[in-house]
Amino acid sequence: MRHMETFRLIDAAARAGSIRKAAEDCGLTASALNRRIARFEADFGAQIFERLARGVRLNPAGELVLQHYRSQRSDMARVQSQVADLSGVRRGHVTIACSQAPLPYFLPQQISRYRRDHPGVTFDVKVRDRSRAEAELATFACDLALVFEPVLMVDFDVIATRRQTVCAIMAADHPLAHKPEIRLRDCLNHPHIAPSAEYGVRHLLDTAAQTLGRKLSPVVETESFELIRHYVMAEHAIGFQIPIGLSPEQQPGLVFREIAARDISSGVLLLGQLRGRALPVASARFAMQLAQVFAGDDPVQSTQATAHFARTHPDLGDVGA
Amino acid sequence: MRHMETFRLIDAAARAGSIRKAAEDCGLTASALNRRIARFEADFGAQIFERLARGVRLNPAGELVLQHYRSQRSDMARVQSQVADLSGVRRGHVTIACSQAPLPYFLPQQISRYRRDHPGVTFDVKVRDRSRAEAELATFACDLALVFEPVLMVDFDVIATRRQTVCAIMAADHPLAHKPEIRLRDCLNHPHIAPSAEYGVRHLLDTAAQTLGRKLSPVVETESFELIRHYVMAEHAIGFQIPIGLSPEQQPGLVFREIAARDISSGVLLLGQLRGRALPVASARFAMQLAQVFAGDDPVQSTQATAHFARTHPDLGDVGA
DNA sequence: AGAACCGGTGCATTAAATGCACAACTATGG
DNA sequence: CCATAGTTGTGCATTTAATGCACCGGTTCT
Repeated sequence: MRHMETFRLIDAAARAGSIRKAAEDCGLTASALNRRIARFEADFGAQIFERLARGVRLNPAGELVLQHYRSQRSDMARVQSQVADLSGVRRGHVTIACSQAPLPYFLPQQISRYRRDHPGVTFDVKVRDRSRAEAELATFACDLALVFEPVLMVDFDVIATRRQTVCAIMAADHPLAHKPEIRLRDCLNHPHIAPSAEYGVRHLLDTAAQTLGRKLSPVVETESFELIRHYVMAEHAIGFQIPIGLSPEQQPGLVFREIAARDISSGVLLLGQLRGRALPVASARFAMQLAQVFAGDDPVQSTQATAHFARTHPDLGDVGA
Repeated sequence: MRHMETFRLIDAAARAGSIRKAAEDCGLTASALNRRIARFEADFGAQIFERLARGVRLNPAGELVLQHYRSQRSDMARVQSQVADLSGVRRGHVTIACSQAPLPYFLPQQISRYRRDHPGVTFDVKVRDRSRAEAELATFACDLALVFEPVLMVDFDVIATRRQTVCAIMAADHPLAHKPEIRLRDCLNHPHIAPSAEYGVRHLLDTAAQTLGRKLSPVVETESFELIRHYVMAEHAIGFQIPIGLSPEQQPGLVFREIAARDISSGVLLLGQLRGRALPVASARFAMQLAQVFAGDDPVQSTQATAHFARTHPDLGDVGA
C-alpha cells in the first residue's frame, strides 16, 4: 500500500535504531530517509525520534505513531480481505499464536478442516508462551491467540473458552492404567515427567500437589510436550498433559486418563484476540469455527461466542464454516 | 496529514458523485484526480468506484475503504491529541451530538466548567435527533452522543446513563403548580403543549396516556423545546420536558414538577460513543466529566463509567477533571 | 441531432523526492 | 588528548513522480 511508505520507513528506522541502517535495508540513501522523517515530524507537529549520538530511538510520541501505523496496516489488510471475500474469492491469511498443546492433533485437524472449505486461505502458526502470545496480539503481529491459563491482560478479548482437566498419560501396561480413578498422589508415587515451570499445566500440578502436602519430583523436566508423550513409553513413567494435546488414535500403547477432579482444579484454554480490533475475514471465520468446536453442544459457550462476533464483526453475518 | 491525501480526494469524489466536480473543489484537474483514483485502485487490487454515465459512485468495496479512511483519520487525530497531551499542552477539540434538552442549561454549564480547567480545548455541538446522532458516530463525524431514549444500535457503546422523569412545566400561578402530586390525567385535562413525535419525551407521554385510556391532544405541537418553555407562560398551558433541560434559576414565574412515577415510566439519557473507538484525549476526558456528573454519588454508575474507560482508554489514567 | 455532461489518455510541464558530497557533531579507543 | 569511525543534518544537481492541457469516445437530456 503506497500511502504507508513513510510509516514503513519509520518502522524500519525504529527497529534498526539508525537511519542509515534502515535506509540501506530499504534501498535508499540516509539523506532521503532522514528528510522523509523530518518532513513527517514537521507536519505531524512533534518529534517522534530522539536523536542520540549512536543513532535514533523512538520517543513516547513515536511509540504512539508506530502503534497507530500497525493498527492501520492491520485494518487495511482486513478491508482488503473483506473485499476479496465479497467478490467471492475467499482468500486470506490467518496468523495464530498458540501454546504447544494444540500443535500435534487439534490445530492440524482444525486447519485442514477449514482449508477444505477455503483452499485459498493460508496459515501461520507461531508457538508462543502465554505472555509472548499476548504481546504479539498487541503489536498486530498475529490475529488470534490460543493459550492455556493466560495471565489476563486488559487488551485481551476472550472469544471462546474450553475447560481442560489435566490428564495423566502412561503406557497401557502401567499399573495405574486401568484403575477406576486416577488420584494425583498415586501419580506422584510413580516416576513422573513434567513440563517446566512456565507452563500452565505445571502450575496447576504444583498448586494441586501443595494442597496435598506433597511436591512434584519429576525425573525429567522438559519444555517439550512431545518428549513427555514419548518418554512415558520408554520408562513407564507418568506424564501430564491437557486433553487438547491428546488423541485417542495416537501412539499405540499410550493411554491417558483425567486426574480425579477433587485432586486438581481444571484449567481453561482461551481463544482470544486484541480488544477492539476487527479481524480479517479469514481469521474471524476461523475463530468462529474454533469457537463452535469449543462450544460443542454447550449453549452457554455458543451464545458467548456469537455475542462476541456480533460485537466485533457486525458485518460478517452467520458462520459459514 | 500528508499521507491521506488520496483518501481525502476519494472521499471528496464520493461525496460529489463526480470526479470533475471533486477535482474542482480540491483545486486540481479532473485528469490528475482520475489518475490518483486509478492508481489507488490498481495497488488496492479492486475497483472502488462504479463508473456511471453521469459520474461515479462508490461500490461496496469503496464503502469499506472510505470507512477505513474515516476511522484512521480519527485515530490519527487521537494520536496527535495524545501527543499534545503528554507534552502538557492539553489542547484538543470535542465534537458532541446531542438532542435539544441539554442545550439551554446542562451543556453550557458542563462545557464552561471543562474549559475553565482546559482553555485550549474547543467544542463543536451538533443538534441531532437520536438516529442521526448515532449515524454521525458511525462515520466519525462526532466523538460523543448525548441522546434521550435512543434506538440502540450495535455500534453504540454506552459510557454513562441518567434516568429522567418527565416533568410538567407551567406558570407559577397555574392551578396544578402547588398540588402535592402531579398526575398525568390532570395535565391532560388542561391545555397542553407537547414536543412532536420524533422526540423521546413525546413517546413516553403517548404510551403513558394510552395505558390511562387517554390520548394527548396538544394545543401546540412543536419541535422547539424553547417554544414550549415560553408558551406555558403565555397561555398558562402545561408543557413537558425532562429535568436536564430545566433549571431552578430559569425564567422567573416558571415552575416544573415531576409527574407521578406511577403514571409514566421514566426515560434514560445516554452518553455514548462508537463501539471500539479510542477517543481523542479531550473527548475522553470530557466524557469522564459528564459520567461523573451523571453518576453523582451513585456508586453503581460510577464504577460502570470507570470500567468503560479502563476498557477503551487504558492509557489515560485517572480522571483529571 | 445537438448540447452538455461524464470518465479516460497522450504528451509536455512542473513539482517533489532522491542521491551525492560534505559539514557538524559525539562517543570510543588508543 | 587526539584520531577515528560512527552518527544526523544540509546544499545542490538529478531523477522520478505527479500534474495540467488538449482532446477522445461515450451517455444523457433537450
